[in-house]
Amino acid sequence: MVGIKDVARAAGLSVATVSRALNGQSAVSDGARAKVLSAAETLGYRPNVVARSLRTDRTRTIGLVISDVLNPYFTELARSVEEEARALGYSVIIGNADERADLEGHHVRSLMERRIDGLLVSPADGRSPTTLDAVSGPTPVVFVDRWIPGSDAPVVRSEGRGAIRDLVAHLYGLGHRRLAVITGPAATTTGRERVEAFRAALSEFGLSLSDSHVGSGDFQAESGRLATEAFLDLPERPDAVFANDNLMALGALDAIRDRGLRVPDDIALAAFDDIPWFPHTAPPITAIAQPTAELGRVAVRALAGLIAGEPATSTVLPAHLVVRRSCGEPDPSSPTGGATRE
Amino acid sequence: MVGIKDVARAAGLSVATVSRALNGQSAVSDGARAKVLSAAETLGYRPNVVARSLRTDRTRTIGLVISDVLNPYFTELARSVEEEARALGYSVIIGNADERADLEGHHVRSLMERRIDGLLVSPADGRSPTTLDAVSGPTPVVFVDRWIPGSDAPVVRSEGRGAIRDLVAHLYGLGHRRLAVITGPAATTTGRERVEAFRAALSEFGLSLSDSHVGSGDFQAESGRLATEAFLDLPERPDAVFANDNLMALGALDAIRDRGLRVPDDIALAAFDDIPWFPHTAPPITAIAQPTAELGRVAVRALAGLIAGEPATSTVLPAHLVVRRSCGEPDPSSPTGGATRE
DNA sequence: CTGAAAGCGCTTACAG
DNA sequence: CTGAAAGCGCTTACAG
Repeated sequence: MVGIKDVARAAGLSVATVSRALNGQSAVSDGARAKVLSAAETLGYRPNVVARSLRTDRTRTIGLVISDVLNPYFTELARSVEEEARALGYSVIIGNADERADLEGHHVRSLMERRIDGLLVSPADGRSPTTLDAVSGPTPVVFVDRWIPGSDAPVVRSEGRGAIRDLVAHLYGLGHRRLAVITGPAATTTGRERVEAFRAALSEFGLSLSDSHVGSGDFQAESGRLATEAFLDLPERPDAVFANDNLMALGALDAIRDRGLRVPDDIALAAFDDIPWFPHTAPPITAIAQPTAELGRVAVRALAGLIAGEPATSTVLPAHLVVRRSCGEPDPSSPTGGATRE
Repeated sequence: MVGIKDVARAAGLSVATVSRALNGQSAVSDGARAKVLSAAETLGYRPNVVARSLRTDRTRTIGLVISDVLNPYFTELARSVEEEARALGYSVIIGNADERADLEGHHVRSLMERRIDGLLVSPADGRSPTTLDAVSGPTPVVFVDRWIPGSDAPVVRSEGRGAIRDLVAHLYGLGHRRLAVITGPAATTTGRERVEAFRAALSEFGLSLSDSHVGSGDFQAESGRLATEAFLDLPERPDAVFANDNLMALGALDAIRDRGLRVPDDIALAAFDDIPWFPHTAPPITAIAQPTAELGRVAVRALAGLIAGEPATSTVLPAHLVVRRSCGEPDPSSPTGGATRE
């Protein structure tokens, strides 16, 4: 591999001058700069960033630990994070926790050993000791989407309460009274909040949530399937189920189809998180959409600020209800009325 | 940050012994080892891998440059790559090219500067000079899914020819004669191969592919929508369209719905790449499935082998047709007959 | 088994 | 504006 010494030799200058010319910070004569640039070019010199990082104690890299890459929500988040980070001169390394606390710990630890400049994390488990250690350590940390209550890192997230209330009003207006929910893990903030907001909205409408109508999932598809099967086995099956993320809605769809049942005729379905496929499922799924890409951008900016020594800023962005046809909504039946089949 | 010197001081030993005890390679007395381990534990020592990498000239990291993170196919590939790499003691850094040659170049370059031990790449553009440079350089490279003909890195990919022939036979059997295709970029191997295989299969059945029935896409959703709109504007619209990836099928679905048309009644649709949502779209989509996770695992093993100095091995795994209902297949109509709506 | 020392490839005060 | 030198935190021959 060609190193800075080779460039210095070729340019007939010292490595110090080569370094300065290449980094463009300090003053270098035009002649020297030209010689360095051309030598670097012809030799195909690529700086060794590991050496640079060791020396400067900065890696210009941020870590992003997400709970599940297979979840389109996180995938979109990751994309916008990388985009914004790149614009700000940072690289991002993604760790996929796969909703497992141990894997989350593995990735956070590994990123810390890499001496990332800052960490963006959406904790798979609010009690992960490694993540807690990271938060209390010297490396700046910002929570995205999910966070750990009590820790003092800023959090950038979306507030679903209003949209969940809108959803309950919507279901109520459609005549549904026996509502059920498939939750995420109680160890996550989003897991807890979405049920709580649902329960609160229900009581506003004089409805209550019986224990048998609360299926506990883990934000992954299989758990949505299992919870839905349990609902369908109930003597009085629910009118409508609210899956607290898109993957569990997929699992619910699997379970309902396997029973030969139909949405919304036999059971209504709504989901938290909107994804590009929801307009095309049978039927199109009513969902709560988060401003996902914006969340990613804001989180990166907050982290970059922290790295630069600015004060921490938390942000809460609103989510909103997107009404489609999976809750028994009237058929638009317009001449160009979409992919409806009845 | 606590460094190896701090541990050495606390343990009353030299940094050399601490290093040896921690890495468990060379012989260290049990007493010394115990002292080191406990000192490291109480101090919360985490090795600085950037220093280690600079010294050992190995990062135990591989790069993975994929063409589009928003594509569930690549997302699944990335997941299996990370899993297998982790099992082998490697970390992986993902770069998302977003189907752009310039971004692909950016990520490949950035990964090289990070001195990754090896690179897995699915080129967004077969002519990217940076990627070509990487292949001819000293860092081991393995192509996954897409590759660059003529370069001598091993390739791990799936062979769709047989499945595409099966698909054409299937469409033919269903009575479709005017077949159309939405291709990926001609600059990618998969982009070219899938049309070519389709065209070859067509001629086997005495059919031909008119130019107006070839929509050129870029593997992203919007291009699928545009190509489909053009098909629908044709005086004689095609009976069936074969979208060469799942995202372009999504775009096709958007276009068809916006016209108030229905699949498969008005036009049949099939896709390359199968994803978990396809069983649930309206109607469920007939698709060609790749052994995606297996591809990822095999690619990582090939790369790890290369890094270890073993000879290069290429692998081709078969894809297969998954028949559902989007091509006008007869309704199963069984009592448990799925989410059918008619 | 253990330690002193060199060195990985850079950047950056410090002199000049 | 330029260069010689120190040093970032590790690992690893080399002696002992």
